[in-house]
Amino acid sequence: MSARLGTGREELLNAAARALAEHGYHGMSMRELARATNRAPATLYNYVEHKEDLLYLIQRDAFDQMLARAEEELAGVSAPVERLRRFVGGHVRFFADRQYLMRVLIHEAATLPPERRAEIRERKERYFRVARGLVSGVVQGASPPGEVEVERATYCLFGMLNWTYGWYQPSRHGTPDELAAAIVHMTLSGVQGLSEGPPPPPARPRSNRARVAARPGGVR
Amino acid sequence: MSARLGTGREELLNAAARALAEHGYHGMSMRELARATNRAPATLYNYVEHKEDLLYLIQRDAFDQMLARAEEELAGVSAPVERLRRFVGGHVRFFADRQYLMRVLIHEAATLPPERRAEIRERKERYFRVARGLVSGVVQGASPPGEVEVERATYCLFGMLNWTYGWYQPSRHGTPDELAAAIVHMTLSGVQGLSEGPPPPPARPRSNRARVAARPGGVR
DNA sequence: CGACCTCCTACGAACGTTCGTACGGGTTTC
DNA sequence: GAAACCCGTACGAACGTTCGTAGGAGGTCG
Repeated sequence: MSARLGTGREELLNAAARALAEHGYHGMSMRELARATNRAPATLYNYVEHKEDLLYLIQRDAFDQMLARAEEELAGVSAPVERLRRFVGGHVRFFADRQYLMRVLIHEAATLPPERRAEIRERKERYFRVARGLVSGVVQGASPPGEVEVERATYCLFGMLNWTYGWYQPSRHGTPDELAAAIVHMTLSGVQGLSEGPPPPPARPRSNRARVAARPGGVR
Repeated sequence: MSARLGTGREELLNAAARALAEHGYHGMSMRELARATNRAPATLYNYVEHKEDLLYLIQRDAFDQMLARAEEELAGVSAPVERLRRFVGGHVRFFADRQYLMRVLIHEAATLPPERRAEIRERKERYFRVARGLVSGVVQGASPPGEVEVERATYCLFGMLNWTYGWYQPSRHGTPDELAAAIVHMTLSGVQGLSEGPPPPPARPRSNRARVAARPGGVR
């Protein structure tokens, strides 16, 4: 028999997340999940009471981790742009090797019954508010910036961030840090000056010449 | 009995799209769809051979319509920024009252068996290439812009566009045209000058001075 | 005019399969 | 010896789908 990864419940949740990402909640059967974890179907019920619990726990844990991460990333940082950079970086790195998890969060956001869904949504909104605060601190123009504009811009940011689960491959599109930098750049300045490349370090303003030479870019 | 909407198959596909959006492919049963369309389960098989056909036809028709629309929008327009504007406007307007359809396209992109999936993907890639061409025409900086950067920026654009299915409500976030303008603005210039509001008319090119003055240059 | 044929749409009943899960009891680990 | 883990078996419900049949609209032909 093949070895188990992780221990007990943790391993189960992990395997479940992958199966959920692949087939969706209703497309994943407990039998199949049992096979994938080398157990009999009945055994799964030693870890959870219902199939639904799997989805619930996966989603809850994910948002809790995201919130904790964001807090860490932002601790002690006060410069608005740098705060945005940290947040985006943390988010991208977190999901870079967890695209399956992002997929579950998105595709199964409406699967849980109302009460549990609300519990998840509350966490999600907390996360959203953090991001909105950061975007608000970085918007430029007439002041104060309109609420609607900030809201839209924040959703745009999340669109860029979360859509990555469907396309991003480090081997083709750069490291997670590069991706994060590109999204930050896009958020701040759009496609202007894009091909000068996103700055990897917190960035002292450097010579543009050198960077262009060092980049993989141009026409391959 | 409640009146039927549309005729025969067309009505069925429409109802199916809504049901698919709500429950997902595996979560939607033929029995439920039959109830929703005031028919007996067996009757559905006068319109399609298999449940799968519903999803296939819905996705195929959707992309065909999107491609046709894009072609129309771009016909005879040559200014790069205006072309982007048209494309985005067309996309946003198309999905503004079809959010359920966007959801189906996204959530069930991997549901069909390989052959049919490939058929859909081919159309999707055609659509993507159109967008990439537009983005490429609008990127600023060292020339030529790197392939990877353009690719990433295009995905970012689609992220902003498609993510809307989960949050956009005209009553809260402005008309579809306003949303489209906001996304174009975001794509071109990021959050700079955002709260001046998106320009409702095609927009006189404003004095560059004014824009530069509004830029975040100083903000680290 | 009626007789006949062809489509399209509709239905109830049933088929074989798979679903989530309950139960009772076994084995391993500290 | 408790706690953690595992299993074979069973069950009712729901699944996608098939079958045989029926009503009615439209066309053609005598």
